[in-house]
Amino acid sequence: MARSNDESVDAAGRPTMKDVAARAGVGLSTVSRVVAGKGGVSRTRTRAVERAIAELEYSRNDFAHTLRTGSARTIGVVVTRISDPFYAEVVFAIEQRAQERDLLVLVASTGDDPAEGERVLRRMLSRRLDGLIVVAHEEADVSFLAAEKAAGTRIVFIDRPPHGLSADLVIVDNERGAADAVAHLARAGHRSIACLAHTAGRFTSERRQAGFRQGVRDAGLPTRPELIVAVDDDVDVCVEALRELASLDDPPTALVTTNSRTTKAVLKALRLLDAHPAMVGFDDFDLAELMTPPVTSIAQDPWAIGEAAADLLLDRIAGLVGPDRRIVLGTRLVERGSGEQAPAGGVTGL
Amino acid sequence: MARSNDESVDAAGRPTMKDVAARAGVGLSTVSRVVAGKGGVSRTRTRAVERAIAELEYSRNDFAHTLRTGSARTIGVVVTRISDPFYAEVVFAIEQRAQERDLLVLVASTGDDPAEGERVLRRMLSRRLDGLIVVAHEEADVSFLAAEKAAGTRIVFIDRPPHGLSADLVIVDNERGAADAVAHLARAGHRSIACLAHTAGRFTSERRQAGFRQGVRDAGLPTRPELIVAVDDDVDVCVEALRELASLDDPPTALVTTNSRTTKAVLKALRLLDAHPAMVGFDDFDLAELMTPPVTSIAQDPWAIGEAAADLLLDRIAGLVGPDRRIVLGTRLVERGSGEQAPAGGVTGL
DNA sequence: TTGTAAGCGTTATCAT
DNA sequence: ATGATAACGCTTACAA
Repeated sequence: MARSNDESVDAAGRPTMKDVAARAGVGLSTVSRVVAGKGGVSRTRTRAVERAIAELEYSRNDFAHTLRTGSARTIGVVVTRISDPFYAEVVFAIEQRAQERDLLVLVASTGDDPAEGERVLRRMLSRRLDGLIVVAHEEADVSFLAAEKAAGTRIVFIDRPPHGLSADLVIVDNERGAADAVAHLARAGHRSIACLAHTAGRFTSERRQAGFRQGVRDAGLPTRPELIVAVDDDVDVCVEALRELASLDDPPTALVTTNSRTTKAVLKALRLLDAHPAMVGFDDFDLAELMTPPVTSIAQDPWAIGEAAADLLLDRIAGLVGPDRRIVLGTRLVERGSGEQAPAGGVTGL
Repeated sequence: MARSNDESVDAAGRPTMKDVAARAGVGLSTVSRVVAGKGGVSRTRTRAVERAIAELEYSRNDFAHTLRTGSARTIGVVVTRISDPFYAEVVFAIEQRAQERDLLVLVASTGDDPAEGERVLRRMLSRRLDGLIVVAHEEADVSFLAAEKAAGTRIVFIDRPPHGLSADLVIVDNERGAADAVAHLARAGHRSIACLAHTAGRFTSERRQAGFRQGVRDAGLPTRPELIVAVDDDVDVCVEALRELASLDDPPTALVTTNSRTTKAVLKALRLLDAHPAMVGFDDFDLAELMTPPVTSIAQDPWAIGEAAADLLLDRIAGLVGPDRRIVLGTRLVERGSGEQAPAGGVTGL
């Protein structure tokens, strides 16, 4: 396998402003002015420079530009997993917004390890980005970002508030959404409703559980702690949890799940158990309408979240000052069938 | 809304190596050596520098570093839509691979407009990235990248070959995959099989159609052009197409779809028509197993694609020379039920 | 082992 | 309107 360390392949190197200046027979600063489009250059010379640029296929070296101006024209986005459809959509929204302003987006996934998260964040920071949009691990203390914030890096958090730092934040109304789910099921006649809560993100999970409890109270139903159970997105775990729920006195006839990964796992578990309780899932997902029955859900709008975060960040970059902001977006109940089923047997259908 | 252009907020500025050197009472290059971890610095001074770095919360300015060394330690990824689950997974794989080598990833979506695609690409190029992984529009002529390639930017294309440029490429065996789908349905007894082909990506669509035709021949079935119909991911269009297929003499009893977006649209259309033909979809998707019946598919592995592209790019960056490579990944038949149904009525079930 | 100084390609400040 | 020239923060000979 032929390898080479010799630079000859790009020995010619890319043309610089100096090359363009030489070719156009003008001074360096004239080229700079033309490239920056700042005007103040005669038509003749402008044309000469433009020709030289075209002939040499010159394009500005952004690093030198950034080093000089201090603005990287880049924002960073840190999420747990870019392949999660929810975050993929958030990133897409951010990226589109950024491109409108001629900014580029650096993305990084941290996985579930807070330590790795900090490493990723630091790596981004040394890039001197104009701003950062971050989904922080809740176990992670991000107080080390305070210095960066003070030094001028604008940071917006999404999905959950950071620990050890006060900053701009965009989240959804988790309590309200979960309470809506319960209310909806109660309206369909359910009196015994269980909550299957995810474990991956503590903040959202707890808020949604709180909303669930509030919803139960609002519906005038008894508070029954045994009806709230933590599951992760493992199908077997869900099967087990469902079995236990079914074995209760007055077993639930309806379920609320707290995020789409959990919803999907529960759906698979229900199929295994051949059970068909009513259910409402927090966080909508692709193909929910093709489930049997179609899944009713509390939709968050990832695009709107990304957009709000990007707008806030862009405003900050543009110079908006003022206290930290907390933007809370609403959720929307999408009725499709699974939440409108009347109470039947128990949760396992047995 | 208070805005300010005054720089005082970050007037203090970030500490530079000079600041660290001053604080540690050493020379500039000593700091540089410590930061680079190159050794050749006495333990005492190393410690002094490290202390100063900690106290000042210094972090290296990557732009200056890049300007000097020429390596951005960044690769760019250009896809049509980062929110497409397939590309999101590809990007995730690339990003993970990159992070292992301490590289960061710049992503950009081009949307469906080739002109925008070129603008995005140029924006990336001026960043002097170490390399680029690109899903190019097929309508787009990317010959302008040739100069960049010559200048040293390594470029790997994925999913489809570029027009107007020869370069490294990672694709899947589209023909074989589609042929496998047909073979599988033929084994289940189907003699009349239709192909619903996507229109969004010409290359993949045509290759998969070719594979479909080959599969039909291999199965000893008659070639019937009317059984191949182009649809996009609009449900109404799919409904119409299915109706037409149903009205044929000897209507199809099984379907092959050429990508997951089409598969999903067809699934929705079939639900509307209450039809249940056998089907195999090219490109697996989340929740395929929860469809009714579970959808059999020809799985491509987006992670493997991203990994292969990243590895190839990284090898090139590391100095691998040699002719352009074309990596063709296999596909895998995932049997779930929809492809194993025996022939029943026509495609609409009527 | 350590420091000095010369650039990397740009932009900005000055004279001209 | 134009062109020298000095930074920007870093790496890397080259000296010491």
